[in-house]
Formats: sequence, structure tokens, C-alpha cells
Amino acid sequence: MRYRRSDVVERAVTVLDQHGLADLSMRRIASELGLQPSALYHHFASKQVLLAAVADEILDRGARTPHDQLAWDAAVVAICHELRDAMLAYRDGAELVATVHAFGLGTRSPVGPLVAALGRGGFALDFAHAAATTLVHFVFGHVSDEQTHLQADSVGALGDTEIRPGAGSFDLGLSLILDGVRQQQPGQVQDVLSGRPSS
Amino acid sequence: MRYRRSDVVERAVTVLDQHGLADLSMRRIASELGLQPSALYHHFASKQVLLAAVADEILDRGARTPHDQLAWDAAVVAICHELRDAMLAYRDGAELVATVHAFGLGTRSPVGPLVAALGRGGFALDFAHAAATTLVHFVFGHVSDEQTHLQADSVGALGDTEIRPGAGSFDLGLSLILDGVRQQQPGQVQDVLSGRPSS
DNA sequence: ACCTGAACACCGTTCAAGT
DNA sequence: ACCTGAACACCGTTCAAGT
Repeated sequence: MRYRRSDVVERAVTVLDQHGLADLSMRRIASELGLQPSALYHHFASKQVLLAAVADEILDRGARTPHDQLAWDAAVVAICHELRDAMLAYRDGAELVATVHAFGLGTRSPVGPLVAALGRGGFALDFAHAAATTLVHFVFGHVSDEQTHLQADSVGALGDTEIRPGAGSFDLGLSLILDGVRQQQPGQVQDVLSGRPSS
Repeated sequence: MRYRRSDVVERAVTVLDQHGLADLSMRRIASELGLQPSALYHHFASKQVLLAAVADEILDRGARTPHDQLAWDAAVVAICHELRDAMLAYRDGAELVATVHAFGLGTRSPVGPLVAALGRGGFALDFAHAAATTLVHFVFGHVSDEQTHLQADSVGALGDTEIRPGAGSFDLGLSLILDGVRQQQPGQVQDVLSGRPSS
């Protein structure tokens, strides 16, 4: 059989979702396609490049409408939720996307959209960048934890007392950071109890 | 030669610092000690367990005095800085510690001390736990980024326009989260401009 | 353009056996 | 208690050659 680059990515996504990141090897993908491992190097320069394409595909599939119409803070919440949902949709999605992001590969970084949203909030670029990466680190870390616990549960080892991370603690952490960001909003004093401007 | 478990950990830390996490293999550690790879399995049940011991060792070496005397927010800042410094002290330290933490291995989790500090701030346990993990995700993510950029720079590929993460953006992100936490302080209204209680 | 076949230089882990 | 030696079942990557 003769495949296109996108066919390989598609199959890699399936292997990832069904067998996890540890089993996502070049040899495994090749054998599932009925190819020799070396054939993959016609489509991708290295495994890292293939993984970056897989991460981009996962984020693409979770992409929704643009966030330009929303208020800056609603846009930030929407982007973070979209990112979380996209990564949760595939086994080890968060670990894969975070790894690709850490290596500076992949073209779908959520930092750009977040900086844009924060820019509409009137924040300086330096501050917007620091806030955006803080948010991204939180989302990656939290969703990785969620998926690790999902995995542990599905294997059967459920500790009763343990605090499980989920949508609740995600929103809590997210609003924590957002509250911190709002406090730096230039030229404004905040109403602490509602989180909305009071002047 | 005949080694103790701690000798193996010590050598592993050296290999990590000199050659990086990618080259920290069981075979590499064994050969540096003049042992067969199988000999390591007398001391550690698996590579994961060895890595957990290495992470613990790195955090142990960075351990300072306890933070019980400090105000809760000063303690949080101290714990996060200590964690950052400990991981920055060894090549790929952040990636290793974060990986071990994600797998639930290692005995030196910074979440405990952070929850304790936040408890002294009067926060509910659930909230304290969410805040602590948010802080830990931020620290792991930020320091991983710092070390990735350090590595890229030392290789020689320095992009000029790029925003480099460092101590400045670390403190910025940290105070961002801390500001958000302060806003949830029970039974208090905050002075937004100073970050200190006003009532 | 896309793939095969064979090779190279590695992995983590197990296990019987040695001292 | 600590280690050897050999094996098993894998890796990512390269490269000449095929269609």
C-alpha cells in the first residue's frame, strides 16, 4: 500500500488512543500500516517531527470557532477549556502535546491566542506573555494529572482517600490565575468579591 | 566492585547532569560503574524506581530549612523558589522531577509543604490542594521551559527576538497565582493594590 | 514519490548461576 | 548481599536498492 503523510498521522492518532504514548513507536505505526519502519522516514524526518504532527492533529480536531468576539477574560477561559477538551479526547493527549510544546515543535501553540486575548484586555506584551505561559503550564499540568488518574482508575487501582483532579479543580485553578491577572489590569481597581471592575 | 543503592543513585545524578535525561539509561549507568546492566536490578525494581530515587536525591540536595516560621505567603514563595533552584541545579532536573511526580512516584512532593503553608493561611483543604497543585504545575512547567532554552542556547542556536523565561517571569507568574489565592482568603477583603489585607 | 531489506547501535528486563 | 553472562523482545535511524 501507498500512503500519504496525513494517513500516517491518522493511524498514529489511533495507535496513541488505543495503546498509549509508550507504545507509539515508529515500528508499531509502520506495522499497523503494513509498512517497513524505514518507510515512515519518507514522510517524516524523525519521530519527533511525526509526534509534532500528531499533536497538531489532536489540537486541530478540538478547534472551535475563534474567540475574537468574547471579552478578553471569557476568551481566555474558552481557549483553556478548548485546549483541555482537545487533549482529554485522546489517551495521553496532554503528555504528548506538552512534550511537543516543550521541544518548541508543533504549530498550534495556544500561547499565541492567549496573548492575543490578553492584549485585548490592555495588558503589556511582556505581562501578557508571562500570563499566557502560566496559564498553559497550568492546563498542561492539570490535564496530565487528570489523564494519569484516569489511567490508574481504569487499571483498577482506585485509592479512596485520594483527591482526584477534574473539571472542578480545573476551573478553580483557572479562576485563581485569572483573578491574579485581573488584579494587574492597568488603570483599574477591582471589586474583589465579584472579580469585576468597580470603577 | 560492590556498590550500595546510594552509590548507584549518586552515579545516576552525575550521568544525568553531564549527558542529559535522554542518555540516562540503565545500561549507561551500569557501564559507568563497571557493572552488568542486570546488576542494577538488585538495587531497583525498575528504571522508574531508580529515576524516582534520583529525583528525590536532587530535591534533597536542594532542601533548606523548614518554612514554619514564615507567613503563609512567604512560605509559599520560599518553597517554590527552593523547588526551582533544586531542579535548575542539574541538567534536565525539571523534566525528571516532573515526570517522576506525574507517575506518583518519589517521596519528596512539594504539594505537602505547600498545602501546609496554605493551611496556615486559613484556606479550606480542598482549596489549598487546588492552589498547591496549580503552583506546582506552574513551577514544573516554567523551569522545564527555562532548561529547554538553556539547552538550546548552549547548543548555539540563539534566536534574538524570542522571549526567554527566567527569574523575572518566574516571579511574575508566581505572584500572579499568589494574588489569585489571596483574593480567596476566607473572611477578608483585600487591598488590591498592595496585596495585603485591608480589614 | 513511495517503499523494501538489511543493517547499526542501541534499549529495559529476566533469570539461572556464581561468590 | 551483590554480581555475571546470556538471552528476549524490543527501539530509532540510515542507506542502497527497487517500482
